[in-house]
Amino acid sequence: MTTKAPTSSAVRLAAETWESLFRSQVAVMRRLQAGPAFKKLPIKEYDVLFTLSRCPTGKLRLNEINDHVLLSQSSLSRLVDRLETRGLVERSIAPDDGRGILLGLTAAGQELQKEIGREHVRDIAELVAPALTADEQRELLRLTEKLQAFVASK
Amino acid sequence: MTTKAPTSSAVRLAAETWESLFRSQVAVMRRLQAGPAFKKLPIKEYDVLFTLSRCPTGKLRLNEINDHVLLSQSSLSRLVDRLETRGLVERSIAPDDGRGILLGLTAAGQELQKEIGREHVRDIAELVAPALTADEQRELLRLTEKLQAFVASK
DNA sequence: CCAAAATAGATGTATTTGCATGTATCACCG
DNA sequence: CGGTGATACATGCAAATACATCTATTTTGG
Repeated sequence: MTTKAPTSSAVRLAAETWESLFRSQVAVMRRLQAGPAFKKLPIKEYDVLFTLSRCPTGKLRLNEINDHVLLSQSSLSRLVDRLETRGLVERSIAPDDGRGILLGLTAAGQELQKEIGREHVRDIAELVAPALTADEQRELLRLTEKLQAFVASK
Repeated sequence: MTTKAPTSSAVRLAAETWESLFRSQVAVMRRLQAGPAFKKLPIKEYDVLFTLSRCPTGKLRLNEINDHVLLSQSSLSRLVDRLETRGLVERSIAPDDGRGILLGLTAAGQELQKEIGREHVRDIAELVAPALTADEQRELLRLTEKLQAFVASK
């Protein structure tokens, strides 16, 4: 099979689209991380608590968490050290794989996640809801999910 | 005037939308920065060269650049130090404001930006173009631009 | 079953980042 | 004007991050 060469206009469109997605993320993230909630805990550390809180089993492998954040493996390992030192998460050995580490929230971790989460969600809503109609938000959600799914499958 | 209280479903939609936008950015960025082009220059440093290359006058104030990247003022100052040491950019004093610094690309900086840029754009196209139709990309572009414009105006 | 390769995570170490602060210039107001 | 506060950028220093490497476990191929 031959792979069709992309036209230069198609390449340009993709580049512009990514550029805009990236810049909008920068703009929103800048505002969000300036919120007072993240004086208590840096947003990257909160994100790990959040990810754990969303997980049905309550526990995740470090390498699974690593897929969700833009950090190197060693940086995540140390970030988790900090969370563990503060008593917000607990490491345990994965039952089915002796190399793996399962991470779970402690009661204090759940508490802090919810506390920060409430404020964070408010901030998000203040920033995103007035910018786009509900239909536009649903479409943006759909498109970013589709993009993410494609990238993950590649 | 009374500000309408957002419904909880509206808050939830905004939060989910942002979450998806953010994760898609993480997924794409992870791939892009793993590209071989960014062995030569970290992607954050490339981004500054790119921003300068797009600018009509060829020069930008540091604080303008700072609005486009997710870095503190001091981190950008040091990033520019590194670029300057490598001979890729030049600092000059802003003519209309003695406090300000104008940053411009050197010939070597332009060269390297183009070189990395060609490969980078190819990588973007490979990741984004097959994921979404042209119409979907245009819509994603429109929505992220709208979001960014709102956030910037706030 | 065993040896070799692969994978998960931790750790030493150099680099990058951010916070607090410093210096210089500018803008405003009496 | 003159002085007070604001703005733009740089810098000292502590913290976070990445790269290379290490250990331990699992997987694979003979």
